[in-house]
Amino acid sequence: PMSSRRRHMGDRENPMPSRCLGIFGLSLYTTEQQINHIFSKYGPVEKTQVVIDAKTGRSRGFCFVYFESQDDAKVAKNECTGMEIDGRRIRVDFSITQRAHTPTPGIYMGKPTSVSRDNGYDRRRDRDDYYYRGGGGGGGGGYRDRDYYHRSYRHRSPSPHYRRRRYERERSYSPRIETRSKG
DNA sequence: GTTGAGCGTT
Repeated sequence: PMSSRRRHMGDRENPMPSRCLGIFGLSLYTTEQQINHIFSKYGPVEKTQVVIDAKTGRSRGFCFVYFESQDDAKVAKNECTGMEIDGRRIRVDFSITQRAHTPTPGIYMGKPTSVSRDNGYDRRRDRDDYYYRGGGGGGGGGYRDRDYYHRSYRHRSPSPHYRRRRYERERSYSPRIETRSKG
């Protein structure tokens, strides 16, 4: 049960109204221009940002649209939720995060609260408070928290659909009858 | 055009 004084704060299921809409479930190939074109019909849009995966350079399948007016954002949210773009059914909600996160440096940036005798290094902080370093070593960005790290695509197992397709491709490997000619 | 679930980099 949620206490009533928290009613106005909003949460993930019921974000509080905002000028910023989060658009989820996008095709990886849907562009900011497309999104902008669609959402501008409901009012002036300040900017549209498709979130790009830093490692792959591809869309992460969601974006944020900043309306100038919160009222326009509200209308757009209602009108666009469930609409299909590039074959994907999109979900539209008020953004819960108000801005882009500041980049995570991959190292602990805070002050130590206690110091161990031997090397000035507190293990409790190592476990709980350090920014989590992305695996794979080598300078790649770190992650703010483990939760995000473990949700990231590197750690997801392939979907059943994808596994089956790979299996079938290898299974049905046959001698080349003909290859599509290159011209 | 690797899928799917998913709230963010410069």
